[in-house]
Amino acid sequence: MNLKELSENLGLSQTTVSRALNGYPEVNESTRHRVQQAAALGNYRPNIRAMSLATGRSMTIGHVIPVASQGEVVNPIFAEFVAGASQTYTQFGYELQLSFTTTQDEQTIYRTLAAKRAVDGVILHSPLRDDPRLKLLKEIGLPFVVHGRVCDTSEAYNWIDMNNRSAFKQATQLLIDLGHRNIALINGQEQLTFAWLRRCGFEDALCENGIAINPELMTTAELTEPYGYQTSKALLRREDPPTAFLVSSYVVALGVRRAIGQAGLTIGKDVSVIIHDDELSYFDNGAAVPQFTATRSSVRQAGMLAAEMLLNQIDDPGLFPQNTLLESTLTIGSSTGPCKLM
Amino acid sequence: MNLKELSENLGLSQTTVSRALNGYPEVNESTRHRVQQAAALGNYRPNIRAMSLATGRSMTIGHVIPVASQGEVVNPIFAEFVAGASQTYTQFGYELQLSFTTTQDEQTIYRTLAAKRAVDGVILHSPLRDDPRLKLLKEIGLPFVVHGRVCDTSEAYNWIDMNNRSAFKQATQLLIDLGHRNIALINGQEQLTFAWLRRCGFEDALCENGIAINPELMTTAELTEPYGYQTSKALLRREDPPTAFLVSSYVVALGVRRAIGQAGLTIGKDVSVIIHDDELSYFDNGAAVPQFTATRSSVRQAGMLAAEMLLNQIDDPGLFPQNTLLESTLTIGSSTGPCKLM
DNA sequence: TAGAATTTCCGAAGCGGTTTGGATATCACC
DNA sequence: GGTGATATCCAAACCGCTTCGGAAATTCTA
Repeated sequence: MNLKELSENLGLSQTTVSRALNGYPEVNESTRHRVQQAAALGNYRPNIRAMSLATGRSMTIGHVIPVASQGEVVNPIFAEFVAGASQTYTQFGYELQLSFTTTQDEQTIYRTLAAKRAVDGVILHSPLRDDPRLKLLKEIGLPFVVHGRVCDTSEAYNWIDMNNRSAFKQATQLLIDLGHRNIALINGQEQLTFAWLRRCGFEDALCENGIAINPELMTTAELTEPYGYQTSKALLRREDPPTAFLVSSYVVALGVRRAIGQAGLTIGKDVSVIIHDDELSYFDNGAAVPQFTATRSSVRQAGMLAAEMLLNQIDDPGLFPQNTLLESTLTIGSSTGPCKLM
Repeated sequence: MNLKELSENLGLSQTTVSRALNGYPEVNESTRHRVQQAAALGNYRPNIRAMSLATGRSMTIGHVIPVASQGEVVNPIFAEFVAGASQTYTQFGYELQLSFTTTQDEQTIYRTLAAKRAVDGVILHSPLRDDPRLKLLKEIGLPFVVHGRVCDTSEAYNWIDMNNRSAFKQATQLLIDLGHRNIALINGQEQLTFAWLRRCGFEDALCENGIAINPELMTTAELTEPYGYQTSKALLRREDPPTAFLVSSYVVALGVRRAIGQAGLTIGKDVSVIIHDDELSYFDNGAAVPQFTATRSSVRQAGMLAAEMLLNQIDDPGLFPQNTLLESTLTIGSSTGPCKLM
């Protein structure tokens, strides 16, 4: 059932039917009603390709997920973020197009997306401290919102981010207050802004408390369970092992927990652990007493807000770039306690 | 840069330029070359909306991810499956459209997708034992491939699945061979086919070995960490606690491991655990000696194969429905050992 | 070398919507 | 009853591409 058939059935012109369905005023209310009924009856939906060709808007948003190489780790927070964004899109009649790309293809994929008019805007994931995509997207004039931030730029752009720096500073301060001095930071890859800012927050707290920064207690890698396991296992074998771990994600912390258990130590008593919790739905750290003390921030909500921001920008291209900085909450769980060495 | 401009620049008709770029034979090789050069220079990409309007094919595949309700658990295997499928799509010039939907909306979302010509086909996720979507999709004539299977039907349809039944039978048999008799099954929701088949396999092995089926040792729920924790904690408090756990996913097993640790028991010695491992990239159970003994099957690869199957079906609608049954491999890790009670 | 066959290109008609610029009918008002 | 305003509808152009049905130019055949 297309517009032509529908209008012929009704004995009306395509113009009138289109206008009736799209809520234009220049159509009699009774005919509008008649049209709506017929459309519902015939299960008529405008062909979205034809519609977007005519209007020039594709009504879809692109999410480009970077992977180091094909077959590489897919960051679990993407799914959650995308689920949040999708909620907003459906609410406003937008579709979500997903593509995975290796970092070397990224230059072309955005150009292609723009040139073939596939999307009205994109969400930028996993920004680097000095991310070339920023300039690229500005150049090709495709609206975008960054999930996270880029450090080395003075230009204005849309972003939404969690306050990684203050979150990790706060978490570190808690550990220091508990008497810990030998604190390990199990971080993500520090060319990624979020990991870099977390490290800054970590060092901020150490400095303010006059504690020397020990690079040997700071590690960076992709956020996997085995990474957490191996790295904390190695750290616990040191002659002066850390008494506390600050861990960048729940998944990594699972590895840390495994290593601590295997070393015959108890979390929250012998060793303290604080994690950052993105509130992934299948992990739920939020029992009455959470297993992990954590800085928490819902990545799903970030997805919703990022999507809203992008749709606003698309509706009003003259809008000055917007920023949102989400504060995390520090919730005390059973994985932290006073330092035993004190 | 659109086709009209490009053809005017070249002094050729739109027809010829289009044909040159799309590899049609009725164009001189030298002009084809000239056209290709100009297209590359001007970064010309055909407007995908116009193209699909003209050809009638949208060149995009829909993935509809069911969630119990908005804000509910997003199954982590979706991301991995979709990453695999995406690889195939990009290879063949297709795009991937993602939508999340609550189960009550599903009837309408597929109809809408078909009516508005948004996608050329869909992948069906998380099939139920008696899934109404099967009939619906056949009725509206949208090509589809099921990731998993539907039980209660005699109709032919495209599916790709892991052999859940034999995997869990094999795993159970291993536990029985190790002397275990009190085996718990920590399963997914059994209206989902995969969970149902796993239970069947579990019971198959018990029956063949003359072991009574004890419903109190079988649990079903959404596959989250807290579920694994709470349910295994409760089971371990029984007067005759299970000596082995068969667990439906890595994430759930993490909860089981936590409960076992808290009970002062050691995995692989006091209690055995076998999991099903979907080979999610960020969990990597595949060290020299894996932490968990596991039935393994790459869900990413399943995604790639499902996508191929669907594209074949779209290219040749007369094709008889195809099926692929992937066998899992049982790899021994350090989480299993002989039953202590023997 | 005429006529047929083959190359190589083009004009124009879709694809299914939206939207511009009227046309007609209805109504109010003097 | 004539005039202007308003309500309601329509024909046709357009979005950017593909593709059908020739037409012109070239090469091949007898």
